[in-house]
Amino acid sequence: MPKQRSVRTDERPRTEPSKSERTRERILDAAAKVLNRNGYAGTRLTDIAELAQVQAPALYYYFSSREELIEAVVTLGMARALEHVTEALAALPANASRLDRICAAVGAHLEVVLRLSDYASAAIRNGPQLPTDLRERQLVEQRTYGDVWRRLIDEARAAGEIHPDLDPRAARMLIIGGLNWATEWWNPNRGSLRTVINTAQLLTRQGLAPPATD
Amino acid sequence: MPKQRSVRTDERPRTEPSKSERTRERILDAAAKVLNRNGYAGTRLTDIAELAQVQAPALYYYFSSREELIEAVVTLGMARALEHVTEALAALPANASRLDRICAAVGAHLEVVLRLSDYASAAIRNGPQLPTDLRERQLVEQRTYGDVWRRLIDEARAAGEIHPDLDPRAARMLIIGGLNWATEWWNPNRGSLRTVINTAQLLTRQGLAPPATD
DNA sequence: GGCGCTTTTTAATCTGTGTTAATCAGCAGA
DNA sequence: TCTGCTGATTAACACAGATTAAAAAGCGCC
Repeated sequence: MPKQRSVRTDERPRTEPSKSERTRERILDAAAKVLNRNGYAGTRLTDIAELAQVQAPALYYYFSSREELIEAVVTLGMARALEHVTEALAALPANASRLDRICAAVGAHLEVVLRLSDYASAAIRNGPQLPTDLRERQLVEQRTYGDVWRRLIDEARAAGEIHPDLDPRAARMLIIGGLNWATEWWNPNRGSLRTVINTAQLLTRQGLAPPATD
Repeated sequence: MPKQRSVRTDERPRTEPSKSERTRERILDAAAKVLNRNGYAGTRLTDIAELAQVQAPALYYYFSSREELIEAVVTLGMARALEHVTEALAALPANASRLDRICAAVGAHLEVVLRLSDYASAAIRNGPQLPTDLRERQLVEQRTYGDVWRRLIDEARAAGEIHPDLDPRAARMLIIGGLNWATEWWNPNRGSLRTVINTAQLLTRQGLAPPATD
């Protein structure tokens, strides 16, 4: 089937993935891991192949070039992050405050970056290192994701739930940056994900809050 | 003089830097810039050379290998960050609160990362991508730097100036991470450094603060 | 039990880049 | 002017890693 497009037919996965599809996934998973650890330029086909337990040229059966493989990882990563955060927001009760919504996004972002997907962190962290053409396409997706956050902040601000002295853009990027950076230091053995999420949410909630109106 | 060691003689810079020293600096500056933009594996000698306006083999007059050059950048970077933050803390009035001290560190970190030195951001951001031997030496310096922050947080916590529900390590890393990430998005044309620093400081101060004792 | 399709491998090629060797330009001092 | 040092250059080498070519291995199917 491959060699050109993995045509996303609309069927649910009623049939479990074929062997070929599983290999393809193994390769993507491996690529995401390597990309995460070594950065764009440091991502070697041979490393990916080894992790995926195939020979390097086998990658070319599924992807037409190194760059296409990496792009697939990045695209999937951005999509997963967006999806997970969106779902978390949708799951919120209707009466959640604006700050509640932001905290939910904080938690979801950390989850996807730390636990759910190497793809997401690979995509987010390597953005600036990508070659320009790839970078541009990634930026489009990143902006879509950023828009979700922008809106969260804007609405909260409009509702008076955010300290007026905070620059919205700077605050947003500082928060997201802190979350992104977590992949650098978080180690499941040294502290639970819950701890990190709780701390991040408290930090965010208090950090953004307006002065007590008294 | 070079070819082995740039023996740090103890003299103050009473004599302005020789031509050789200036070339060496140009090379280091270029390396820091490239390292910043392209990551460890993406840092090519040819790019550095071009930026520094020399031919690639000229680098070998000053450094014995690519790795040694990069290590020099990383080491300098960590040192500068530590130095700048330490100075900022030392300049604080004696009656500054613990939170004041933390905010000063936040400001100083942002300054060094965003304005003062490509070295610092190169060093901090590329840590995880470095080859293991280099990485280990960098980690030592990074821990020294981290200790400064750890102590700031611990003391503040002991003084009751930090919310007890926050995990100290997570909070520290989230904050520092947010600052580090700023190099990815901050653009001097789009907003002043002051704005970013103010926002970061307010975010931090409020984020860490304990619940109103009432 | 050989035929044609998919999937994967082995062997070979090509390119980019770190590094070395050999050489050159400038310049200070004798 | 010759000599020797410093700071660089050009040419050449070596090797790693992406890509391609050709062949092999599975494997369903008649």
